[in-house]
Amino acid sequence: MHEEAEASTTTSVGSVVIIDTTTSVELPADPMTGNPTDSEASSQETSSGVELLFILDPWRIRMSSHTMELPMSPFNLSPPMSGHSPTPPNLVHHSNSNMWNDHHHISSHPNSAVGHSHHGLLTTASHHGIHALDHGYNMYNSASQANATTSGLEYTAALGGPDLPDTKEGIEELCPVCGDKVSGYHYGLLTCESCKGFFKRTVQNKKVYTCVAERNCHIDKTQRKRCPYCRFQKCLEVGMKLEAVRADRMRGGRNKFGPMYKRDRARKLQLMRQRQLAAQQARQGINIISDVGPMSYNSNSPYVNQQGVTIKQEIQIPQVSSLTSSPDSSPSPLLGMVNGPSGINLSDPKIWATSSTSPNSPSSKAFAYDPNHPTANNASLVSRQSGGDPSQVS
DNA sequence: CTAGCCTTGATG
DNA sequence: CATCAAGGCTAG
Ligand SMILES: [Zn+2]
Ligand SMILES: [Zn+2]
Repeated sequence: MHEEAEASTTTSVGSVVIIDTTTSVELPADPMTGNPTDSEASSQETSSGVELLFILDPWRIRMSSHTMELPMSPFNLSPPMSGHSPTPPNLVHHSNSNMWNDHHHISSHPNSAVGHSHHGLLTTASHHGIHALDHGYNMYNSASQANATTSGLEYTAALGGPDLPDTKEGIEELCPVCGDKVSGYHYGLLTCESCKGFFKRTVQNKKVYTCVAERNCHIDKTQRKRCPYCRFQKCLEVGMKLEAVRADRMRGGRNKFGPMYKRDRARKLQLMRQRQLAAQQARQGINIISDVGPMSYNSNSPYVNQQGVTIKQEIQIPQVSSLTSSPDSSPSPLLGMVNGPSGINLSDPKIWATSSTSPNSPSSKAFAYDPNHPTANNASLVSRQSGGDPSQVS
């Protein structure tokens, strides 16, 4: 009865694994080698050279020292080359028509058995014992794409700090990844076209990148091309969702993020309006409260006027309840917010769990990403790019 | 490989 | 029928 329940199928492919090889991470100090242009880089935590690589190669996932393969990962299931295959995984090349409908057939894999068993939802995987030590991509079908953590969505909003000039309505037009102009919601959040394409290509083709520096490269509109690794990392950090990438490449339609986007937009708009209104009133001197309430407003950041005054009246309008409060009866409207650059929280693992509960969305296949909370602070966290193969994406 | 533009297609 | 995000295409 509700629109939310959809049924479609997607294939899954790829997996990113991040292993924390704290112990064995001693790079020769390559860290700075090629960082001519980037001057900053070092001098931060990381210190010892922790290596951070993303492993997108499903077939190679097993390389992780943890030895834990992702149960939900189709690739894992398929033992094409139990060891290492020199060829990059080109999966899903064939253009499958739209079989994603409601049938359980998900055959979009090259050789993997992914299609034959709907096995697993991410959730299931969690139960299986995936400790999220590694980040894995899983492809979901276009149907149920797990609940998003909204992390990305909030990211932009979170940017609004105490005195950031983001108060203008046009501020959020910047891509959280590279700062370019936003073209719309892409894979969970507002990003620019280029980052959208980059993310798509990376996930679909399971590209593996390597950072020659410290994995801290600043991603800028002009430098985003220099380090795809860091770019992708940032994509994930800001909240772009792998699950939004369809393994079956089905076009059009809408995934489960549709409603979310809408909500996010409404919320933002409303927030913006309120803020504007508040500012207006503040100017008029109608209602200004110098004291800031602790949590008077939503969990959102209390908007402070440029003068440093917080407006309370209009803000507390109950009208927002529709948006602020969970419309769908969910206890938590906003899941995790992404912290700023300082500490970035990746999506929550539990998100999958929720979605898995879906009664009707058996075969969900899309790219999934299992974050282990690899905070930037965690220097011990290391992710490796799959590939043991030298076939890097130069 | 990058990124702008185009096509698709479920949603409302 | 309008929307608009996801994929496709392809010049550069
Ligand atoms: Zn961007
Ligand atoms: Zn880098």
